Amino acid sequence: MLRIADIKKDKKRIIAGLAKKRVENAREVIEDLLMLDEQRRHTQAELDSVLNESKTISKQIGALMKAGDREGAEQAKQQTGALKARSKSLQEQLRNIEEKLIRRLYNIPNAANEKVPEGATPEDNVVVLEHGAVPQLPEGALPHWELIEKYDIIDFELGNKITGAGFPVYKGKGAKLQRALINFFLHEAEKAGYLEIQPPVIINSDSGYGTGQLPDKEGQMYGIVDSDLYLIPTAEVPITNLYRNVIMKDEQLPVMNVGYTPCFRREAGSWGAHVRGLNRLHQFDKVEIVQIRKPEESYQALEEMCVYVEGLLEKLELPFRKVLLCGGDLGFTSAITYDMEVFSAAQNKWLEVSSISNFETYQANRLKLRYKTTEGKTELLHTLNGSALALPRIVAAILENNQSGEGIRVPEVLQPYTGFDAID
RNA sequence: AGAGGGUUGGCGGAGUGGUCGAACGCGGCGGUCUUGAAAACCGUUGUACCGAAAGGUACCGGGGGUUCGAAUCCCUCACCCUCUGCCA
Repeated sequence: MLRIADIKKDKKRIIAGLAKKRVENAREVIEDLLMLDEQRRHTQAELDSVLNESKTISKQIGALMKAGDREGAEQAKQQTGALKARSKSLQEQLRNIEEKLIRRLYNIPNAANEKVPEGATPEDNVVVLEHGAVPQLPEGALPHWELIEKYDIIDFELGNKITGAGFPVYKGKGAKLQRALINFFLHEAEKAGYLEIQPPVIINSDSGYGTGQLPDKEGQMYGIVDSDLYLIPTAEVPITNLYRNVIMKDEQLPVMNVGYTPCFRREAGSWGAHVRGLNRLHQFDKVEIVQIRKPEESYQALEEMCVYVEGLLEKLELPFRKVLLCGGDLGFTSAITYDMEVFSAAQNKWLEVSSISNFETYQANRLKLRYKTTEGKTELLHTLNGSALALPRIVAAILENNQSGEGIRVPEVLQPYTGFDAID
């Protein structure tokens, strides 16, 4: 979340960043917050002085008792009654104010970075890079949901029986293709210097608050009955939270982690007729890269992460484009996000397969993730993450783009991982 | 799952109601000494909030309570260890 100190120091920029993100009445929201903080400080100061007074008397009572002056001690006790009542009520007030303050802070999104373009909807996103030729498909080319039936590699009906819509069952070469992609992505990340992490796929609410899924996206996560736990919507949550409440040493930075996990999303409200096949699922696999950087390095790191993901797509021979999200399309916690989209030829559609974001200090502030500067000051770090990559849409694009009368060609880089060169 | 024992500063470890934010040791930092280093000695060494500063307040696993006063007593939750049981 945003820091009051930063808001005070940089009010104009933050209001502009929130407005860009389409926060209504950004100025009022911020002014309100500052007023509330002012109240907090007043109450705190008053409380402190009352506590100080009563502590002083307590110490005197201690001294009197020691000296054997019981009467004096009893007398001094009389004085504390009023102070006690006063401090109780101030404490109550302070708690109320702080609760209000934190609730508001939790519900204010990150401010958009200066580089983020204005705009309200995905139509306002800016395509910054296109790569690869759109493939020419043969006559009678099929969308992936028909291909998977034809070659019997993914079964949605079976998934319906076991769980419900959006939980596909992968079979035979379909399952192997999944496993191959996961291994390929992990292997590439390792070569690029990322440390592999296998985190829990169930998180507690502290973790959810740490990275910002809570309270904002409570309805998008699957909760575990009779507990304070949730299924992860992305590996970002458990991996970034590894560093919650940590003051990093210089030699531990930068952090570069990669993790494969299944991801679980309710996708409430985003289901529709246009969402077919693998385009949107409740459970899917994803390899995620996470970086933790010093503030001055984070934008360089963001670029490097983009280049890394572009490399993966190139190796998979998929035509893609890189999109800079406009303010209105940015995620709650993100300061800036690039989406990578692959072209899915039979659907004639761009599919988002990666989202690469810099959260600046927004998550770090919630996480209390800090480092010591060379001057010995404790400062917040920047967190970043990106999908590298999300599997289902990659599978969709591979199936659609590589189809021919004889079957589906497996991209060359994947063949060592699949052990076969075609699905037929 | 049952019984018992624990959780104190970067680490180890005292402290069982009154100047305790916390002895002592280790580690870290600064200095003296040294050609340099080690050793020895001296000093310093948690985090957050308020304050221009002086200083104040909070924090001894989390939350609540008793008390003029809680690291210390009570309740509750979490986690760890040991033994018993069960299990991939």
